[in-house]
Amino acid sequence: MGTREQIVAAADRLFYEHGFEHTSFAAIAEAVRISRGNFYYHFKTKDEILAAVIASRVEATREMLRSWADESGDPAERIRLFIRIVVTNGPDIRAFGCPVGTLTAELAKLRHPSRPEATALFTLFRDWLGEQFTALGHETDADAMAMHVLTFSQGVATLANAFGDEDFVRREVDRLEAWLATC
Amino acid sequence: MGTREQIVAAADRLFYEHGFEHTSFAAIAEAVRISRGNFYYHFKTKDEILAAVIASRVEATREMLRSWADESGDPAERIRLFIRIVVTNGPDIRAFGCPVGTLTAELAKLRHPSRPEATALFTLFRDWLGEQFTALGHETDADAMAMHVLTFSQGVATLANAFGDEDFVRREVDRLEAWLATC
DNA sequence: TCACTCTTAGGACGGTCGTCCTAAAGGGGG
DNA sequence: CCCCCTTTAGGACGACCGTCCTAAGAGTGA
Repeated sequence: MGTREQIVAAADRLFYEHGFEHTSFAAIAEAVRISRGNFYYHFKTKDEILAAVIASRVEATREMLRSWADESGDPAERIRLFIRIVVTNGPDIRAFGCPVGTLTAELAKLRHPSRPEATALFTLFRDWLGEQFTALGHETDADAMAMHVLTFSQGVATLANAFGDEDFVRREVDRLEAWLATC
Repeated sequence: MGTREQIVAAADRLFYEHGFEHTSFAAIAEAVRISRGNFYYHFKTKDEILAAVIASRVEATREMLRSWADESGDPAERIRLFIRIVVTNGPDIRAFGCPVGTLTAELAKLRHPSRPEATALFTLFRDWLGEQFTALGHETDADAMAMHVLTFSQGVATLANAFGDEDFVRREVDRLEAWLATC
């Protein structure tokens, strides 16, 4: 893996664990074990590396959604795969929240120019979920149902992070899967 | 209003709008129109003022919950008052998210010592909602239902902040009120 | 071997941060 | 009127931030 990719990977993780603003150039450089000068060779500004991190997350998300589509032909099962992320990534979510939700919230408060790109990560999930609901025959309110599932995942992530309660996550997942079954 | 109270009020608002870390001593002092030296007379450290802001929010929340209890004797109607905060405070929530959710998320990433106190704000709502569900006759799963309502509000706040969509909020509120009616 | 480009290292810069100090202004009681 | 305690102002401090510069090392093709 090239230096640039290592920087993006380290920044991605540090932005997630400590937040964008709280993560310094020095911290990223130290994580990759390169000098700040070398860092500057690859990225001129902090905003530049944020843009690279977001682009990397977009690509990773696209890849994940594609793999879910491969994993199952049943749209309801695909939606369930999304619903269960909060269980699959339980430890990270309890420790740091949802990577998408916390980043968009932070960038909103910073009035950061890259905010729309971060929000686009939400749109990726929103559109994909909408497609699955459409495939289930809910053409007219597919988007509303997609947003409902997103609402669930963001609420669960925020409270799982606040309370660190694994059982709560399990209960809410069961509840939403029951709701999905009635659709 | 004394200087100290003005400082807490200004810091409260700035922490909400720009985040705790992004808000500097200088910014708060400027908002209150006092010198940084005067600021230091009232609060020695940034953590001290954060503690004061959280304490102030706890008191304000207690007062709000008390006023809701006065406003209606019906537990279901009281819960509805909570559910509708996302509408009542719509503009602020779309611009800055939920004050409790975004603060706890930020303090978690900063590993800040005051994190438990911020989480206690959630507990305030959680316990109050639990009491209302208990009064409705759901003793055994009152807490789970309270957490479900909190999940809703956090999810709605996060996505309202991301997409700025007022209609989405309305739809989710209607959905949860319908759920509440079936309880 | 030599020249050239890509990559790396390490320090300098101006600015802002949280913190702290000192001195003066304000204001009520003797 | 003067003393004393509270409150205010304003600047100094060391540390760290993002940014930028310069020079040396690494690798490649002629």
